[in-house]
Amino acid sequence: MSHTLGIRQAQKQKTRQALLDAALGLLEEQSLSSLGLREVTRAVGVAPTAFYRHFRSTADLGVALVEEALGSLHPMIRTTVSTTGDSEERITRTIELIARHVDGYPAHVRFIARERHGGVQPVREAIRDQLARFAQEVKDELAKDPVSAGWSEDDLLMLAHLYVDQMLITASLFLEALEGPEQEREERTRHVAQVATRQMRLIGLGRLHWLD
Amino acid sequence: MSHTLGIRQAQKQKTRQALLDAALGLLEEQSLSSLGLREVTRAVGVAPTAFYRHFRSTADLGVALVEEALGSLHPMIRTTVSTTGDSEERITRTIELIARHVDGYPAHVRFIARERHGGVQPVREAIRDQLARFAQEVKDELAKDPVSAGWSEDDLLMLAHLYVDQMLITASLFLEALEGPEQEREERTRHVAQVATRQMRLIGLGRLHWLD
DNA sequence: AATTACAGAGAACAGTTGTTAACTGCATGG
DNA sequence: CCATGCAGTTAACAACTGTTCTCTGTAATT
Repeated sequence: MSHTLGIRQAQKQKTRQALLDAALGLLEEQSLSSLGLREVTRAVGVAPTAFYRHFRSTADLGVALVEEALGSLHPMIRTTVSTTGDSEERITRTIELIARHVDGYPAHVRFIARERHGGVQPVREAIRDQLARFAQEVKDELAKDPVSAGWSEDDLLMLAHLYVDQMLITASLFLEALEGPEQEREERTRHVAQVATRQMRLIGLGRLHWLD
Repeated sequence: MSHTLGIRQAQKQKTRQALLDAALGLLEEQSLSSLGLREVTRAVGVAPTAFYRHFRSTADLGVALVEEALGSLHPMIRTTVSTTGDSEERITRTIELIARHVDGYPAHVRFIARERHGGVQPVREAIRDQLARFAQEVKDELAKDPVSAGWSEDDLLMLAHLYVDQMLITASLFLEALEGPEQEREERTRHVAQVATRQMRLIGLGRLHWLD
């Protein structure tokens, strides 16, 4: 499947990844629209002009970051929302997955939450497209559930979007809890999980009675 | 109630407002963290140093913008979520109010959506505080509704947050529709309204069956 | 073994930035 | 009416920005 890269290409990808990592780090305290190309290269320890060998601009780098942050998430979503187990079990599993993901990739989560409505159009569009894909996938999983019998395609999609937005909000709240003072962290995390669980439960109830 | 300002104070407030307006305009195409103070003063036609007579920094200006964008919105929220009319009527009224508000103050809405998770901490906090106030107020209105009989305070607040977040997402979607090409605008607006209405309806259904 | 392709370095450019200091003019309060 | 306060100006600063052109070393190709 994968072709072994030459020394040349391998080194190039290494610097490219270093640029992405450095940018992600710098973006913890600012938005993409204020991220300077020199700032990034300085953090990596490479000449400013080297940047152009990998990206046309910081906006271009931002789009690559969207791919890195969301591109590999699709299978995870699919399997999590999948229809095994009862609804309460599915909710617990989903919330836990979100918490774990935020824990593992806080900078990626922050980046997406920040730039979803951020000041750089191409990045906003890239995020919007990925989220729309997520919604589609969630819709497909929902459709398999017997509870969805009799639902129109439109209604399935509107519910899927509700779920996706809810998951993003929850992720952002987990992140805030994570960034706060250490001693409050555990309690705040528990609180976020509890609230999010009940919100999902309420949405699930609405779903059950949709066709009344 | 209001004291007539002297010529001096009046002129000062005028330039201050001009700075806020100019900033809001410039923020349509970038984030606050990349907004330069010189950029703002240049747009107003005033010396860069004049900026310091009104704000300590652009972050400070951002906090003032939060106040301007959300501060005056509380009475509106209260009356809209108030318990007159049946639930379907209330939903229609709310969605229409959001659409009208986005139409009247698109730049404010964009600013809030953008900076809620933006790169400037004090601004994020100011927005978070205002939204928490909104949630409290929505909770108070929900508590008056007979449907809320038997609900715990915590559950009322979690529902209120769900509503507030939903309203913000809807506002942001209306804004996107508004920014798109003129010919698609009407249809996209209608579509956003339709989806948002059904999501609110579904949440309302979940609310009705919460105590089952 | 000779040639090419190309990732990265280096230097220089014109513009921009936030912040400081010392100033000017005028509305205000005594 | 005069002295003070203060919104806004002017000038200058060191530091920073994105982008260009030229160059170098070396991996890859022939």
